[in-house]
Amino acid sequence: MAMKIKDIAKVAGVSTATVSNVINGNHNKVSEETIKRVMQIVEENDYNPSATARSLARKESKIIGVVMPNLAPDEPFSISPYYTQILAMLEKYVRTKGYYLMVRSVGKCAEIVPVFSTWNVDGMIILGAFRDEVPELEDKLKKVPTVYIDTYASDLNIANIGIDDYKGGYLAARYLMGKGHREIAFVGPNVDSPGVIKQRFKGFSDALAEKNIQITADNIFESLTMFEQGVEAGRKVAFSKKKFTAVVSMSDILAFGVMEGLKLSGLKVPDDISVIGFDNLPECRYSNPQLTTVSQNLEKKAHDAGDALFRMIESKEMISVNEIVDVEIVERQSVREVYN
Amino acid sequence: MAMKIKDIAKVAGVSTATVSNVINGNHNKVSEETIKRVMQIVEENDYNPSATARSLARKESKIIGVVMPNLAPDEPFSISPYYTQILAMLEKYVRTKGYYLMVRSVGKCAEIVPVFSTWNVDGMIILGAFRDEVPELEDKLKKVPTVYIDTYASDLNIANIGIDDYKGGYLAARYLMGKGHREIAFVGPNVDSPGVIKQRFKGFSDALAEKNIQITADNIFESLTMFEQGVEAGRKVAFSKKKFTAVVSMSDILAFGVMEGLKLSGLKVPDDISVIGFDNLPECRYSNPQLTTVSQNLEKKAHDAGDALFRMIESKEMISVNEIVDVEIVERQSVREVYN
DNA sequence: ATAAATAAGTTAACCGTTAAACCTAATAAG
DNA sequence: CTTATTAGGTTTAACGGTTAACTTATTTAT
Repeated sequence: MAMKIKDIAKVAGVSTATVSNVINGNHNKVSEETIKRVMQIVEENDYNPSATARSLARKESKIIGVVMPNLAPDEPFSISPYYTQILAMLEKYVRTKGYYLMVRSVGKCAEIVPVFSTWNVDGMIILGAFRDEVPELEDKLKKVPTVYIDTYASDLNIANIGIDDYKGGYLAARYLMGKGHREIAFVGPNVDSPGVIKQRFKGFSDALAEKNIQITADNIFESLTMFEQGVEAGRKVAFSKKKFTAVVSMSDILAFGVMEGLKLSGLKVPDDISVIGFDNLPECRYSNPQLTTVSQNLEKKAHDAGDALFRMIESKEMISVNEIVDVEIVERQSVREVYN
Repeated sequence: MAMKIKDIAKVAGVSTATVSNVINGNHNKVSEETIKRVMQIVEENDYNPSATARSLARKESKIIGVVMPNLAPDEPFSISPYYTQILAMLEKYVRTKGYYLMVRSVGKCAEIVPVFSTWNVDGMIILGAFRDEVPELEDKLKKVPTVYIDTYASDLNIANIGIDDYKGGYLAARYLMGKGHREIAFVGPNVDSPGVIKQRFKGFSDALAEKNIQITADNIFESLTMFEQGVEAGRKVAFSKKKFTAVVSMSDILAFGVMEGLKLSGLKVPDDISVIGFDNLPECRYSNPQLTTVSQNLEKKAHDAGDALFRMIESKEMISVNEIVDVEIVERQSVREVYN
């Protein structure tokens, strides 16, 4: 059985309070002598204070709760690399601060947030929540520093790190038009429900409208954002009545699927049709053709989210930020110029 | 401030013990009447018992600690998709059991294991530990159910879920030889240090030896397992004195890099040179050519690890398993037949 | 020489639950 | 009719720390 603070105190011939003071660095309360002695006993016995007990007494935990969306609840690979990538970066960030990550992926956040609270988490990061669930969440998590990533809710006075989704859609369209494309398909989740996709679509269609290109329902291929669904969407694009010269896809993984679907339908990318993705995952460099995409700068998002969160934790007050990380086109090989 | 058990007890006019009994389902100790009343008050006040206090009292936590190797400590994307993939699957597994995951990636496991212990984790999963660190670990984690994934230590009486690495290397070589290849490069971490790579290399070279093909130092390209290092290795393979017709790579991500490096050196895959990977990540389907690889069946590994872990947790006894998940070649497009 | 301040502790309450031991009235058994 | 048993609780001591308040001996200031 592992040693407890009482045991250390007994061996050292001091009270538990003294031991507590030395291991917590309240060294003004205790003599050099005693510090040395206690420390040595701690080392010798490989004593680690119970994080649970400490957390109970201090009402803090050095743990950060992360809730991730579970994109397709029953699939084995249902968590997008986009989110696992961010998770890895967040883990790195909190690690440098001496914190731990508690992770849960789930359909609805509202169930999990209260559980994190019961663990006295010092902060929470919520990935990809919908705007509409935010009010309920805010109600439940009262007083726990929280930062959202990718929640489109600028009106809500929360701390959110997102991108300029409108600009992302806009840039993609401009880029493609700059390469001479005019018949462009849009592949992604429903463009009407409020959220990031709606914004992106708005930017996309506004850019086209500026050049007098009208978007109709035929241009839109509604699809979830994983590979298989992309394959399906790619096929539909290939066999559509409209002859598209380019497609913009709402995630890179989806774009990989689209490229595969196009290929299976006999079209070569980018020779016959161009594809642009969204996210700029490391995977973009593995694909062939390498995927041209709208970059989200994941690293900056994760880092800024960490910064915002710890600013709140350290200052002990809720701050509301609405940070917009810049987006840009990363040119690779999946888009070619077209001449009319 | 959130309600505590005392508050609920006061409102219900019962003792905290009774409240505790109803929320924990010890219903034989309390009347139907009281159960109803307490439950209602619990609901009305949205009461959630403190996980921290409960954990302290019960000496258990419903949390599973996961330690992941940090492949290249200072790189932003330093955690391989191989591990994040497994992490996502493990999260799913434990979620169905009502457990939470606490995650830490770190260079050396020995520091993190004791910390998990102080959280009263009910179990731990350790990914990719080296055999040599196991004894120290076992010493530190005394009594916490633990399962290792990918630790080659069949002699050590621990619970490990791995694959038949020897067979993996053997199969890769056989497969390539079956396609007519005789000059095969091996790209991966050091083949001498004890561990999975050594085993794979043994299988690889044994298979070749069976056909009287000798492996020399020229065939081996030592490399870490991420993309960038693969690019470098691919270049070296391309410009080596020996003319290789195929390369086996110790991870898929590495193989993507190798393909890129070969391409940058003017070689086409698979026309000029074939490449076979190891892992069978979802990404293999995104690459072009799609990567032929040795499949690890990640899903089964994660699932079996979960099974083993919860078998230990539920039976409250340490069991030692040394499970070998089967490997197989998954044929895609990165290897072609060659005629001598 | 005396009061005030400081150094180096100790004591004990508290953090929020659990669970073993104890209690009491009502029912069942003999 | 007396004794066991049971149903339905309550009391209280853990669980393993932290920390505010208190103590005591020694310096420092006046």
